[in-house]
Amino acid sequence: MKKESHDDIFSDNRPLGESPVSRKALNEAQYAAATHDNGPILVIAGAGSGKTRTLVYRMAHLIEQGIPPESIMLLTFTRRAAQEMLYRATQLTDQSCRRVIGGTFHATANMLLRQYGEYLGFPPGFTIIDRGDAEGIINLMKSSLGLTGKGKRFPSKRIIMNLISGAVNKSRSLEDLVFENHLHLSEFVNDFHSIRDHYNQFKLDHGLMDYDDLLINWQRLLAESEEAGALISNRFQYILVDEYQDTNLIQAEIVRLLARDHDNVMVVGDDAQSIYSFRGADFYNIMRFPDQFPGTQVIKLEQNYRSTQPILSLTNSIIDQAEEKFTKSLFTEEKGGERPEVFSGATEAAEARFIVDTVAKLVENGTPNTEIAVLFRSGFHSYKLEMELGSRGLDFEKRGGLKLTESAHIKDALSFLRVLVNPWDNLSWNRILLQLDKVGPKTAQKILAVASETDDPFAALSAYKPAPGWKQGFTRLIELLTRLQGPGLTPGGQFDLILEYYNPVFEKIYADDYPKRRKDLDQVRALIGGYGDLQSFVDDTALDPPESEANRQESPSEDGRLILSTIHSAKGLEWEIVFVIGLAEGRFPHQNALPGEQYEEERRLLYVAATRAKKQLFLTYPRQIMTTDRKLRHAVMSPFLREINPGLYHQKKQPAPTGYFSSAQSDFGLPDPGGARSKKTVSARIEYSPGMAVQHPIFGPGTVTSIPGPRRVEIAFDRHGNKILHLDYAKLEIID
DNA sequence: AGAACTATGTTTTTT
DNA sequence: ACATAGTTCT
Repeated sequence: MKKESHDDIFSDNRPLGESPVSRKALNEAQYAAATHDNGPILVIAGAGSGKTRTLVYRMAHLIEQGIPPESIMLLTFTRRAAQEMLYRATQLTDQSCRRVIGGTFHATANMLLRQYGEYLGFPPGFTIIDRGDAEGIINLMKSSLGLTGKGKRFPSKRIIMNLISGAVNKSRSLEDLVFENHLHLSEFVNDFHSIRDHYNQFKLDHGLMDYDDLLINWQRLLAESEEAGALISNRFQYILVDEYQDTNLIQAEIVRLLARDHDNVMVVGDDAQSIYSFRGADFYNIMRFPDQFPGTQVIKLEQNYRSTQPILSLTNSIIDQAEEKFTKSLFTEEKGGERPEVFSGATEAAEARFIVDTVAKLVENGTPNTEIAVLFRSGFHSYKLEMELGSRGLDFEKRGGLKLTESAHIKDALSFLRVLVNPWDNLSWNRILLQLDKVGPKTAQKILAVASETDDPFAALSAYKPAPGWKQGFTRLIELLTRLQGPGLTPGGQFDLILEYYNPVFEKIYADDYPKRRKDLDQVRALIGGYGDLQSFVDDTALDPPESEANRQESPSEDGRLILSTIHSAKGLEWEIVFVIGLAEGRFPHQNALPGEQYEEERRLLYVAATRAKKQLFLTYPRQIMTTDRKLRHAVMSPFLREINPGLYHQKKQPAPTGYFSSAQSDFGLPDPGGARSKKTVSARIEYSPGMAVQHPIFGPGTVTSIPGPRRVEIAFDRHGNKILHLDYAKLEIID
């Protein structure tokens, strides 16, 4: 795949394999949306209701009406989704669809800022930083701001990042967020203000732009520059947006500004599938859309074409429990199908074995590998399963989890390319200098303080006088940089020079495991070979980092591979057979999810996972999970499953084997003389009865209403409604 | 003083 | 797999 310019976002050259989709595939409501004349259209569509198909048909319809493809902007959630949609559109019309402009919001922002950025007065030589880089900046600042030290407890980088982007995306003050979600962090508010100010200054000084900046500057371009705003909104006469529930306030504002003169916007979304609020998405954007665009035609798609009735009954039952009442309910005309199956294994290994056995059986009976997917909440939940698949020689593809560019050795190698594009990128310079023996953080800072002040950092670096201890390595580095700037080099050629320099350094730094890491470098080499210009490659790796293939099997089978995926990465996809694993309390919902908004989002996440299934759905959980301190702990069914009427599924339970794992001991794994355990034992002995007043650390005060089972109590909480709690885990206090 | 080494901790989800 | 804190080496 050649990527010569930024306009070429959709360069997907797959041959047309499948037969064209029949136009009769649309129902009346879909057809109305796809062929609606002009003006704003909001399509509220349920899972599996063909919302993407409707959007594709609208695109094809517009082109057929003589609208030039270049004047259509298609905004999607992932680059992959955009490519998929354009591919489908070419089957309906012709190749001209490929001239449609767009992709993800961020990639499109990048493209427009490179073209029109001068209207805002900034030079085109910026580089895009990802989450890892942003954390790197905070690391650098933490020591310079004196925020580290003995006994200084500081919120994790992740929380700082969330606060920085959350404050931006939600257009709400930092204080609001801190006090609502992170009560214990209020003491850090001043430190945090200082970090945020320095963070923004650092980015400005070094030509760096983070994901939020891309959106903010796009919005500024449209709102603050009369000239650029008019040019852009004139250029794009039709705006199509998929997955609108995952947009944040700035993105909604961008859509509004893009269509300021024509209102030709169609957005498609499902409020019940909103799973990205943690990064600022706000599904109320859907509800606000008709106010933003007066005269909006609202179309609901409530018929599901994907799943069988038993699956739909169960998924409807999951979302029915949500506190928020959603705008539609789904039905299907598909009859028959099997009830979903709930399986619990005694251990994680047993859960993994069940999945591998079932997959093997399904494949034997003719289901292709590619029609089976295993979904989970967090990347590491599939480790046991990956081991089991590996030991049986079964090939799989893992999506989500670690990205190729997240490992240190790849960042090292890419740093050289990044400074070529943006010589003021001190973050990358820092990485490069730290690789030198005898050069640590202090020395690197000293060098950079001199170099980054000048107009030509390369020249300043060449002129720098190295200390004898690291002179040799430094001279080698300067040599490399000089050669890299030589004329006529392709990105691939430049990368080869870098590898030649980096290899000895690499083998020294990663002496224990460099052969394993070398595969990643080869993968990057293969990717970069397809690029004609370096800026595009650097942008792409920041905007859409490729997945690492290092843990892939040696011989990929011909007939495609089984998919393992986080639920977030499975968005918008579908398979005949879907397994959702790890549905144990403490794993799903995520154990840090607070009651309220976050808990509800976890529920929608399970809804998204379960609605990916077309024919058969398996929900599994282990009755024993590994805690962070590597101890085994007893686990029970996820509360989301517990709420479902058991008549809606089959239940299979693997009996606990006698001996090692049997009896109460397995509940706690290895004996632990710590205080926490003995407290639990005490609380388990307390007799609860209806009417007792209790206090829970998170849910607050409540009253026991019933005892639904052994070691279970149902409690009506004053602020959080009815909950069933397990006495082994709930830290309940009795109030007299 | 600054680099290098060692022990220990933590790890949601992602454009 | 990495970051951090504390320790030892130069």
